Amino acid sequence: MSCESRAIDQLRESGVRLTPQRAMVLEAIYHNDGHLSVDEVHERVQQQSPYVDLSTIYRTVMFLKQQGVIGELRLDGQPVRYEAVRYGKEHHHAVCSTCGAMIEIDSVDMQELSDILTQKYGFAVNLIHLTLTGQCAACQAISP
Amino acid sequence: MSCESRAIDQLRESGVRLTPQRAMVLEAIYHNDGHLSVDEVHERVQQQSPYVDLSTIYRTVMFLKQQGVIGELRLDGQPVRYEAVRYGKEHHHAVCSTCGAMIEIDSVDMQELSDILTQKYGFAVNLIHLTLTGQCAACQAISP
DNA sequence: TTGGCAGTTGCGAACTTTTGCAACTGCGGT
DNA sequence: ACCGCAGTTGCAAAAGTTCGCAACTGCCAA
Repeated sequence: MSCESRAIDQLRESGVRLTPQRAMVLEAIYHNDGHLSVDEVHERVQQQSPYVDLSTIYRTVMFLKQQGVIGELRLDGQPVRYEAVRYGKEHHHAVCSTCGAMIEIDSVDMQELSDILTQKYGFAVNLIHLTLTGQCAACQAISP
Repeated sequence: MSCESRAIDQLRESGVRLTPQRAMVLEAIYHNDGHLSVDEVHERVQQQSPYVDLSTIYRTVMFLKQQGVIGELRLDGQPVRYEAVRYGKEHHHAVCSTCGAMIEIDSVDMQELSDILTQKYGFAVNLIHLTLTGQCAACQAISP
């Protein structure tokens, strides 16, 4: 079984269509530890199937993001990147605006926030993936 | 005194250059209660000064966002919008993915999250503006 | 008050992302 | 196993965003 099979099951259960293009995009992102840009996903998919169009990749990553099986990373001055949302390893990102370091924030640390929003606003937040900016410990020490 | 004067003071204190273009973009966004797209900002600025280029608007909103005096709203299927970050009225947004309703979340509700990140990761989050998605109370009642 | 220059601007061109549309296809119902 | 069609795809063209560069200008220092 491949590492994206849980995501595929999740899509099937949602009753959405599972096309080869979607499976290939999912595979490209899940079989990669880092974060892939749209172009990089396109390259990888084309190695398997050369006629998949870039616009399909755009539509597909948007779709997979909305389905909650991939997360989007949007950092100033960098192309948008996508990464797998792996069951049991859900996390968010904190990026240092000084040195660019990226810290992974465990999902459980967001639980408090989620509770507050439910209690105070009745809002059920969808905390699939979030990117925060700020300053890491090292950079605070240098220039507080 | 105009309502963006505090933001202007903040920029001056940061030691960045305060050009007429920047002042006009700031004015357009601060003299508006809603959220303006880049094009709308451009239109308003051009009414004052017709030769300001769209690319300048793009560069300026990015700059003002990084300075923390305006916030960015990025909703799927809509153009990116910008709004004033008013002193004492800082807030974040929660958007319902079902009905599109937008709730303003008070900044103090994020304090807990900020504390956790500082304690656990030593990371000083910059909570200028955040957009969360999820489901509002009404839509949860209809389709839980 | 003025001079110098690092940072900003307008313009054009490149690049990225979205969209309209006709052809195609996954998948539920028969 | 096959059918029908809502949803998806590839393509091409449009729209949105960024970039390179020469000219310009806030703002600091003298």
